[in-house]
Amino acid sequence: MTIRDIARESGYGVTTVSRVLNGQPNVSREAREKIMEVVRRTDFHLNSNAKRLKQQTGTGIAVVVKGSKNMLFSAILERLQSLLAETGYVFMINYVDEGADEVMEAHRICGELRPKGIMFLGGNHENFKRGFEGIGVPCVLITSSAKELGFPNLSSVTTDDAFAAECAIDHLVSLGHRNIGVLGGYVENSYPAARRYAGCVRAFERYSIPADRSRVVASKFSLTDGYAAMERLLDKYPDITAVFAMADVTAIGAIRAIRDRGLRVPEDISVVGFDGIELGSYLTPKLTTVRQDGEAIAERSVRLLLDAIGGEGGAAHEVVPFRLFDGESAMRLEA
Amino acid sequence: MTIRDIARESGYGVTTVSRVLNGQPNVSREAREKIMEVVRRTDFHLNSNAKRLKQQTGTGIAVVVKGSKNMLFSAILERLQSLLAETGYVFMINYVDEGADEVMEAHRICGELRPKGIMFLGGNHENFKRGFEGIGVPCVLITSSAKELGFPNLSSVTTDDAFAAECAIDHLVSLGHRNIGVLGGYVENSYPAARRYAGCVRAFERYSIPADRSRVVASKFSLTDGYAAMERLLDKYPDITAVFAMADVTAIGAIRAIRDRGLRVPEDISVVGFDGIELGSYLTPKLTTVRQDGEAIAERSVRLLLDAIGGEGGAAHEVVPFRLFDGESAMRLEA
DNA sequence: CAGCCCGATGGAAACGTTTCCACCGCTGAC
DNA sequence: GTCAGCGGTGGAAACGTTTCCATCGGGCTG
Repeated sequence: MTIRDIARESGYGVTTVSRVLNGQPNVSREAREKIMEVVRRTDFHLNSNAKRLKQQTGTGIAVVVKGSKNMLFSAILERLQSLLAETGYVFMINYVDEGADEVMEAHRICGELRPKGIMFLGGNHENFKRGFEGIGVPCVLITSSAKELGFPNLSSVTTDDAFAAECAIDHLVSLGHRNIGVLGGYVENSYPAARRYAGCVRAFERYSIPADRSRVVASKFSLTDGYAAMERLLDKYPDITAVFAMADVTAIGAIRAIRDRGLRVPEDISVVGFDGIELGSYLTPKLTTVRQDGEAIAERSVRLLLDAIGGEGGAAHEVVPFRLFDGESAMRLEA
Repeated sequence: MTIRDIARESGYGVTTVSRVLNGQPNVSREAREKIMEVVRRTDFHLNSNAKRLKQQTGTGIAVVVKGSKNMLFSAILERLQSLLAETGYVFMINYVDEGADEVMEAHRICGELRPKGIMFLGGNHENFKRGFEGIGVPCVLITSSAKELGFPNLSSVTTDDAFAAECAIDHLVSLGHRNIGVLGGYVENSYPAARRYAGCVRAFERYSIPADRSRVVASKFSLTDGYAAMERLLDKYPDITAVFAMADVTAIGAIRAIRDRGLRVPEDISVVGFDGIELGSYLTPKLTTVRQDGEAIAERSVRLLLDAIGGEGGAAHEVVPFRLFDGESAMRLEA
């Protein structure tokens, strides 16, 4: 079944059929109806491969995801998919391993799939810095700032990670804590981790708390790594009274570790997370956390990418709002 | 840049270039090297649209996901993606709303994207029953049994839901519980929910516990719905001492609801979940649950689909093993 | 030495669209 | 009465592959 069969069947030419199928003008009502009748009767679909070949386009958006253990990402991905589905794009997800180079992966994807655009969700900022040149399609960085990474003509969407982390520390300090551990990401690799770390340092300086680098334990954003990192922190600093974890999953892992040592949350150690996943408020105690707006992140990413694909406007960097969710996992330090 | 340019540049014909690029035999070492050199130098990639047009295939596998709140699905999806990536398939995820008809959606996807195969992860069994005819590509049902739904020539992968649920009830009864509530899925719609319900009934009968249908509260598999369902259950049956939730996320929602009423888990009410998500053992108390093997589910699904695409063997239904994980959320009933 | 097979190679058709261009009749303006 | 403009239409080229078939030496076998 091809467009030519439809043409023959309906008594029109292929051009007219093509026009009808693509909703283009300059077709008589009569032709339109006759052709549509045949199309419906035969359950005909345009061959998208032929269409794309001729139009020289892919029809998809590829998303390269690194760090999928982070539950916030699941929420963002789902929202991305539904937004893109509305616009008719095919949505292709590629998870890459922690060790892999997502930029090289993106190159490969471009060559093979010819997407119209690429989104990077998460990812290693060293890899980013090594460069995007050669990726022939528009890109949007999600959770990394393209501008600060040195790509002024790439779009990106982030939370104000530094400020948000600062607020988390503020919160703990305002509750009387001074011995605060930090479960971070890998500062050298992760843009959000680096920014959040910077925010912590700024806050600590503001309160004249010695910003002891060794109280910052690097960990991937996952349950198991949060657990392991918390154990290390407790080994080194048994005197800490509070912990800021740079991801909720890390916080959840940490809470388990704290309890497995026979300590209580928040009575012995207060915990503040980051992300604001739905799960947090189902836990006991409810997780105190900095809530990012996953919906907004997804929506703006899509808009920026579509703008870039459409050639509208230059690169833009958007910062979505956050807010501190005051749960029960952080409490006032008993004198 | 086309294959013809490469041919001219390297001094060979397009056929030979095509052969080299596709790793086919009957090419001299010399030709292969010369051509590859040009390809690398020019960073040439085959145009996948042209390739697919000619070969009359899509190159992707579409996954239609319904019920994404279920964290087990995230794990399965990720595993699916990495398995398929190894085989060179493009992986396209489509989340559909709870209310949507995933079979119609699959039809649409087929027409537009021409995938080589489709996987259904989750989904409404009434929609399935209405039929798959017309989907021109191989399908695999994940978490629903094609055989039992009346599609003997479709492949599928499930856990033995009925037996697994029976084990969950067994466990509660062995701990002395008799007043057991069930937080289920929608039995009319969900294959796993129906099977798990059947398992519960079987177990109740075995112990001569009146299988009171009203002690089964239907809920979607999500945190919020688990919470709401538990509230209803507690309203109707304040005397229950144990709950079996047909999904871990439901169980987590339920635990929150129980605690919000001032009751304790497991001292006042024991909870058994279903799925065995990683998170479960990070909770306090550790979630007692029936653990499905997400990895195995993904692996077998891929194998079955690839077999079907390759035309090897008929339809098969695979049942993956499960096991009861004895956590801390269910305890012996105090006399 | 004839006949064959085989490895290496290339020319050209085909895949199913989109789109450029040309055509045709008709209306309205000059 | 000519001519531009326009709505409606169709023919055919082009998109970049794959693959069928043909060609051409050369090394066997008998």
